[in-house]
Amino acid sequence: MVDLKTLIAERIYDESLGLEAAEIASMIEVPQDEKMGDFAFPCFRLAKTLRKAPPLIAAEIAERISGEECFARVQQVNAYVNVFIDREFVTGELLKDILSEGEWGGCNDGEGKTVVVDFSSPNIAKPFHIGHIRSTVIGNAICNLYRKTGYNVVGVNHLGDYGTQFGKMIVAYRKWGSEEELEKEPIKALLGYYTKFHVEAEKHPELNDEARDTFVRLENGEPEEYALWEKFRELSLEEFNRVYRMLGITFDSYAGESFYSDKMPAVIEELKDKGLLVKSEGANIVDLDEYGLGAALITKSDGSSLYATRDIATAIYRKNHYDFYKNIYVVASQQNLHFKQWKKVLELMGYEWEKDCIHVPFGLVSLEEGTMSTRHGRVVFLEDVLNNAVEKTRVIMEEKNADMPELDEISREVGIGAVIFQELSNNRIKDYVFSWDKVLNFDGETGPYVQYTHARACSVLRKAGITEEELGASAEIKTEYLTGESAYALVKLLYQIPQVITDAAVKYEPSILTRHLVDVAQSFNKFYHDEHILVDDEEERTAKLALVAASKKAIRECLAILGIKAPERM
RNA sequence: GCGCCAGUAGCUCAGUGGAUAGAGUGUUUCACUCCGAAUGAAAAGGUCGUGGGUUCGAUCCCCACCUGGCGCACCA
Repeated sequence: MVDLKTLIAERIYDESLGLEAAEIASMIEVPQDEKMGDFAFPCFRLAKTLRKAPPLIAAEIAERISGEECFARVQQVNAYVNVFIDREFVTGELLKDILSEGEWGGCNDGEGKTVVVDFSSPNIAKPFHIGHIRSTVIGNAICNLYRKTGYNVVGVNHLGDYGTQFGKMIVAYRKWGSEEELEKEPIKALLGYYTKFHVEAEKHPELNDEARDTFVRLENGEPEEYALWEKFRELSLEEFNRVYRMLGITFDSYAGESFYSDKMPAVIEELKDKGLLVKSEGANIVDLDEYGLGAALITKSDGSSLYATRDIATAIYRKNHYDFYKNIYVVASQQNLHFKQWKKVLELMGYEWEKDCIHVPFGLVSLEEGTMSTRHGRVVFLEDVLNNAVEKTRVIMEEKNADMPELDEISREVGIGAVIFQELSNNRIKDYVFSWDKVLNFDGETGPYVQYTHARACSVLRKAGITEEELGASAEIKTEYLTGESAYALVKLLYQIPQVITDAAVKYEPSILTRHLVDVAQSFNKFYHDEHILVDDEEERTAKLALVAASKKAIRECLAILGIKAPERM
């Protein structure tokens, strides 16, 4: 599809303006009031170079470029050149493009480049709660955005499956655990052992030594400890996978912390060789004071390694293994400092690809009662949220559409879609307070609203007895039937989608797409109300159905990027 | 104390160096004999946290302050 801003900029361009066409394109804006045109070019900045009043400049430009065939009208209002694009031209371009075969909305920016996305990454043996939804769902959407823009994407679940906590867990399991308990509800059981260990260790500090020894045995690969650890990991992963299956999320790699455990000594050696490691209070650090980043702890005073060390090893491994174009970490904003330190250390180590490592932070989820705390019982499990949303959908559907054959499947798609959509609606950096009322609200700017719009479009096509493919193949669409206000407003929003997808990918911000999708749905519903689609005149009906089919396809493809299904009825 | 982030309608949030700052929700109305009412339309609702500065123009950029969140060495 032609980029309309570029097209206009090329027409406006003139040597005397002292601006490149690309600069002009970046200055072109979309007026808030559509009566002011589809695009506007403000001339304030030109006043200095041309030594003329802005309205005068605008008038001259408007005069010069009007009459171009793809412009319906060009007018000067104050300092602006307002351009009205020929509606039939835009509509024709859009329908041709969107209804051709295959996917739509992507581009090939990323051809031959690999993007690694580290997301979800829960700790083994801890419950998967509502706080985990953010990294999981945002990360998945970012993966899809990059796939759509042509990149080869590797989604990594960097499991928290290592550390002294496993020494504690093994000790606790041996003392108070049982196999039946563990098999029945692994996470609950493991969490119980872990909590009990801490209670007991208060009274019997020697337990901590035992745990440390046990972890050392695990690190040395002692068969008994290793087998237990492996079992804990496997059982936990099974539970996580239940949630991932509900969300429809998969990973390309589960290489977690344990995977890098043997790669850390080399990192420590390297830091030593490069003269970056400094002894401080018995520990080894990299001093980042001069950069205002304090000290990065590399090894504890007992010699064992830490988070930062593992992340350095991980980055080096990923560079060598994937030769990434970008290495993205979807991790809470609480870890901003950690990631700044980590990037600085990589830079000091001489790795210029450090600039391709990107921390994508997001805000905190809390509960009305306060911040989440598993130990204090202040926790909402993600699985419960999803199940409740599905259940609520089922109740609504039974009221509205009792005879629906695929009730179960559709309830799942809509209920879970509602939760995902909600999560991807706001800027990821914002903190929010979890609220049942909010996730279970299906009116207004919600996932079910968008899905409903899609189902409605499907319903019209069904009634008309025509498919998307047939409309795509039909020889000619008479775009003159699609020039009404609401039809054209919808066309414009659909036209912007590829650009919106690219923008969302570049900014690592799925909410940009979510918001736009709501606009598309609103615009479609307005079109649906304003105009009768299934009219008798065949040419008019076909043209309108083509726009319906295009909307349907666009909504489906965008929902897919967000990780949400688009049922044909609901 | 220092650093980072946020502050926009009653509530939840978009937005942008430019024309009259927008949605949803809630409130009050209206529209199903009509392609799906999980919908659409209308009304009402604003000191864009405060004060300076830069600019032809600032809600947006810079500085200070206020409020809230997060972080600041042996957890991750």
